[in-house]
Formats: sequence, structure tokens, C-alpha cells
Amino acid sequence: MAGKSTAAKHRAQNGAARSKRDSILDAATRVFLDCGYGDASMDAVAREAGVAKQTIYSYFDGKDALFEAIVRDKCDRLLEPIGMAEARGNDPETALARTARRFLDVVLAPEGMALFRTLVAECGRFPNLAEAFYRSGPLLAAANLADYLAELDGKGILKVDDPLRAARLFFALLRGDLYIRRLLDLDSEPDPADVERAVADAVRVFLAAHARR
Amino acid sequence: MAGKSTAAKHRAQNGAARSKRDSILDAATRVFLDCGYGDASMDAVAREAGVAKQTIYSYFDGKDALFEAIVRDKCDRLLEPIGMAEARGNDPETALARTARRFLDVVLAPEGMALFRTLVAECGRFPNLAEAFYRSGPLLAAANLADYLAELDGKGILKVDDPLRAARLFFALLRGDLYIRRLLDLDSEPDPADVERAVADAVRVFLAAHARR
DNA sequence: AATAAACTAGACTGGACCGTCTAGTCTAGA
DNA sequence: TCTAGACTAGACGGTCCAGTCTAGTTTATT
Repeated sequence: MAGKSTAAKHRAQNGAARSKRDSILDAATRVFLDCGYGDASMDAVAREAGVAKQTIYSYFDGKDALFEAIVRDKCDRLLEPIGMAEARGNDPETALARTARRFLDVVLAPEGMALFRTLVAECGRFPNLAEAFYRSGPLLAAANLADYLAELDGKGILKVDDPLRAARLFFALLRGDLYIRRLLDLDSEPDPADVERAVADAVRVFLAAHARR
Repeated sequence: MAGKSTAAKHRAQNGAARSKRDSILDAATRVFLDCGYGDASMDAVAREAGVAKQTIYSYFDGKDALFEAIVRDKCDRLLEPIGMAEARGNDPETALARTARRFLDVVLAPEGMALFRTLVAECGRFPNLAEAFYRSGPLLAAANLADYLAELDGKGILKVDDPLRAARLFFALLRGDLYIRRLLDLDSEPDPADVERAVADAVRVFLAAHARR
């Protein structure tokens, strides 16, 4: 049976070794999101983590596996806030603006951009990662907003025929031109005033399109 | 003076050698947009072009220069239709829908997506290329549409306070969720019905937001 | 203290690839 | 026919890197 690999043994345990595994993950995240998959070297990860290269291979099966691990980790952690359900108690304008701010804060931040850029670059090699990202990010955000929009429609506050499509349109509005420019690294992180303007624009247009007459 | 390089000599002439240079450019475009900069090899380009590797180096100074050449070429050629000015004679709905269709046809097509993906992946290494793309693509499209919107505002047909920002919002609406999914390679090229729906949605929302009351 | 497992530092293998070089072939013009 | 320049096929040097291996050190447990 060829004996369980050390990596497999590590994976099973949750104790003290956990911290070493974490420091590798942290370092790998920095290196991969900084350089991209191709230009990131395992030696660089080892150096950054303050760990021997062999140790990495005792926790992870190889470069691919390490990359997958850090991406899934980042998706879980980073995108978590944009998966939060709506605060139902407010008027639509306030609730939408809050959702919008939370979304932009995450996706326009350096970490969010780096993650997305890396996934776009590697979606050919790791199609399942791209899918996982989409589900735990854009799709989840849209689904949650759609629930809220359906509720507003039911109460007769807004007119929303297809809540999921409307939610997607809202986030599309929100990304606007900023997102493209950030993707191409033409701008650094926008200051709060720019974000606020983008939020206001998106909310205004969205409400105009879904007002009850 | 160290003698003009053969590459320089070639660059100066426009005659028969032109076709060889073009076949290298064509092959390089396929290889680079297919594999990305890092995974594309000069040997692969040579093989694809049916040319000796040395010949490539006699026309281009190296891998970077070849990449720059094919990207600038693609930007010029591919993005040209979305830089076209508006047909002013129609009602706004028709004109917007036409603009929208032209835009989506280009950017959602495999070539458009591949170009954009590659630029996103390499914007750290080639910041000037990202800038050039943005200017000859998204910015030009928005600027042209903005002119048209300003005209509609002047005639009192629509209410558009900031034409450039409105134009950007229009294209953002248009990209919608489709663009994100295409970027991550989750969908293949959308069928015309999907495009038509995206166009209709964007036009409807945009007109609702900018209607005169 | 003894022992096993985890870890380190660094050498090493095998392969990919950029850019150069060599030697020879083909083509066009004098 | 002769010659110069463009081209080809392929070898080659140098570099980088994933993943393995070795030999020695630290840590934890009994």
C-alpha cells in the first residue's frame, strides 16, 4: 500500500503543525498573487515562509496543489463579506448602497484584484478554481441581492421582474469602468470618494430602472 | 557604429519580405493569445509560422518585442470597429442597440477575450500595452458614445449630465455578468440570443435612467 | 536520556527555453 | 556563372526551476 505520504499524515492532523502549514500558505499567497503562477518559484515561497523547500513538499503535493490551496483559501476568506445577506430593515436606497460599498471594498482592494487577475490568467490551467471563485464571489453576491430584490418586489416597493438578472445588472453597474482600469492595473486603489461616487451612480440608475410608476 | 541590425533593415523595407514578417506575426498572435506570454515559446512560434527561429530574430529583437508587436497589431485591428462613430440619424434606442451589439460582438468573441485575458495577465510586465489597449478600446468607445449622448442631451431627447460617465456606465451595463464569466472562461462564446438580451437589458435600463420627465 | 519524527540547508537531476551560432541551401541580380 | 544576402535545420550555452535526495539538526514524546 506504499505507506501514506507525510503530506497526507499532515493533512489529517490539526494540532501544532497547523501553524507551519499556515505560514507556508501565507507566504505562498503573497508570492503567487504577486508574481502569478508561472513566475512564482517554490524557492521563493520557501524563502518567504522561512522554511525549507522540502517542508513545503511535506505539506503539499506540488506547485499545483499549493496554488489550489491558496486560491481556495483566499476565496473563502476574502469573498466572505460579499456573501452576507442583506440588512432587511432599511429603505432600498440605503440597503443597496451598503451592499454596493461592501462589494467594492472587497473587489477593488489590492488582494481582491490580485486574486481575480491571477484567476483570469490561469483559468485555462485551473478551470475548477475559476468556477469556485465565481460561485463564492459574484454568483453568491448576486443571489443574495436577488433575494432582497424579490422581497422588495413582493412588497410593491420596487418593480423587479427577474431578481437574479437585476442583481447581476446592479453589480455590473457597480464595477463600471473602475473595474476594467483596475484589472489592467491602470489605477491604484481608488480613494473613498471615487467609490462613493460609483456607489451613488449605480444606486441611482438602478432605482430609476426599477421604480414603480 | 556597429552596423544596423538585420532586424532594423527589415523593418525599413516594405516589399516582398513583408509577407514573411506577417506570417510570423500571425503565428505569434495565435501562440501568444493561446498560451499566454510565459508559456509561449519562440520555438512554438517558429514551428507555427513554418519558419526558422533565427528568422524571427531577424525581424524582431526578442520575445518581448514580438509580444508587443502582436498586441499592438491586435489592438489596432480588433478594436477598430468599436471606435466607430455613431450613426446619428436614428432614434436613440436603435442607435444605442447598434453600438451595443458592435461592442459585444468584438469583446465577447474569442479573439477579444484572449487579448484582454493576456493583457490582464501581463499588465505588470507590460504596463504600456495595457494602457494602449484601454485607450484604443474601452476609452475610445466611451468617448464616441459620449459625443452622441451630449448631442441627444443638447436636443432635449435625453437627460445626460455627464456624457462620458454615462457612456461608461452604459458599457458597464452591457458587459454585465457575461463578461466576468467569459473572462474566467466559464462560458464559450454566447449565442446571438444571449447577446440580444444583454443589449436589450442595457438599453432599457440606460434609457430609464436618462429619460426626460 | 533515547528515539522517532519533523525540519533545515543545500546539492542535484532533468527538462524547458531564450537567444546565439554554425553550416549549409536557396534565390536574385550582376 | 558568380556572389551576396535571406533563409533553414539544428546544435549549443546559459539560466531557471520543479521536485528529489542527502546529511545533519531540532523537537517532542516516552
